[in-house]
Amino acid sequence: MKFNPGQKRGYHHGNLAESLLDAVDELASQFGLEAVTLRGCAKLAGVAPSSAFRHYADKRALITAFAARALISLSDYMRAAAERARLEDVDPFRAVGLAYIEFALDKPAFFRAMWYEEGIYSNDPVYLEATRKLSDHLRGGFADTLPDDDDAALSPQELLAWSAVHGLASLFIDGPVAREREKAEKMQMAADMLKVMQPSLAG
Amino acid sequence: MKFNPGQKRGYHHGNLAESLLDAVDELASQFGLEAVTLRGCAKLAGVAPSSAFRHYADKRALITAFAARALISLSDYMRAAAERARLEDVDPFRAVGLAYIEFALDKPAFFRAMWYEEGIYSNDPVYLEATRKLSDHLRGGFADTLPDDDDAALSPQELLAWSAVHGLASLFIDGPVAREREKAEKMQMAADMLKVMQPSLAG
DNA sequence: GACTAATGTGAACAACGTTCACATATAATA
DNA sequence: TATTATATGTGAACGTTGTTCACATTAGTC
Repeated sequence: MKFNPGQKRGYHHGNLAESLLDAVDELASQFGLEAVTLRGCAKLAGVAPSSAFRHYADKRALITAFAARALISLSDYMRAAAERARLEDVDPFRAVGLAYIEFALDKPAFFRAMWYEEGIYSNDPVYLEATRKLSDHLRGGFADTLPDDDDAALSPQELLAWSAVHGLASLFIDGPVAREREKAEKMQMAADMLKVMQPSLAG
Repeated sequence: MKFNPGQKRGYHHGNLAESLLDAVDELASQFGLEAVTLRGCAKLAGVAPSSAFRHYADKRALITAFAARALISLSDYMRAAAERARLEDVDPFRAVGLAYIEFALDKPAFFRAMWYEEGIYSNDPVYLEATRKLSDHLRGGFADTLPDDDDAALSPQELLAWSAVHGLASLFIDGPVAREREKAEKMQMAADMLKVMQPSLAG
């Protein structure tokens, strides 16, 4: 019941914007992103459909906010993996790459929402900021403070790393690769791919 | 006017199944995949909305057929690129990889439909066969006759190659990478990435 | 030319996103 | 506190969508 946190039973909900995001989370996780409906979210939050428009311009804006939230969630997941790797003194790049892929396998609806170009406002500043944060985490620094010349061109090596990891995640959840395999096998395939990629990242 | 090829003005259309696919093509190219509507396709084909259901079980089946068509189109495009490369005696892998990415840039709606897991019947035999064909073309053989043990596991090198190319294509059209860049610049980035990947594919 | 199967139609239905005049609660001001 | 302004939630409506179904029209077959 995180859809009405304060148990506000009165006329006003108190935290509807957040609760609607929680509802998107719930419906997308259970039934897929395509099954997310404004009316369904409103019902989950215990509110009339029209209420949603007080907080989001339209459905697309709601999905955009959800996508931004998902991006930040992935960033956090990757940062945690990187820290763990540094403590255990293992390759942090490998850890971050595997985290990226594991996130997609565990929360496919989140991953799809992040890159749902046709269904979100991909120029929304909050969404854009979230993609920048994610991109920074991928560039090997894993720090929150990086040069602010935003579109700092990615090196070919960085581009290869991101593309390979992103591509494998996509092929796993939306493509024909390893369809019937267990998650553990997929993660093994990912690890093998990362190992093979190593020579290309050295230069 | 390829939506009513034989100019059949009578009660029966004559080639509605194909014409509906042409209509999806047209609408998706012009307005995006999300804007494709059964009613819109029917109107383009000059037919009542309900007529579509004589040829496709539902909208999802229509989109699935379109996705299969797009897959075959990409396969053909890649095969042509490979043949051209062999004639000119340049690296065929590079040519195929670039073709994959160029196709995505030129026909993003087609590319999205191919991997639109939530919006198609990804177990449809026709669709599956099209993915198998595409996968074969990527495995370096570029031949139509390969061992038929379908799910022949991809080697880590093959997986890396497909993932990198697929990932970059996805990041270009649905991600925050090189958003404002011209197509030529993107293709240059792709070429650089492929070159950097070379050492990993040698083994 | 009669019968059957295939194909197209029109009217209906429920669900969806969205709007808008209105109701109610909270905050600010006096 | 009483009044007012603002923020937030409601209910009924609208147009559009996917889908169904009884019916109309055509094509193919003996």
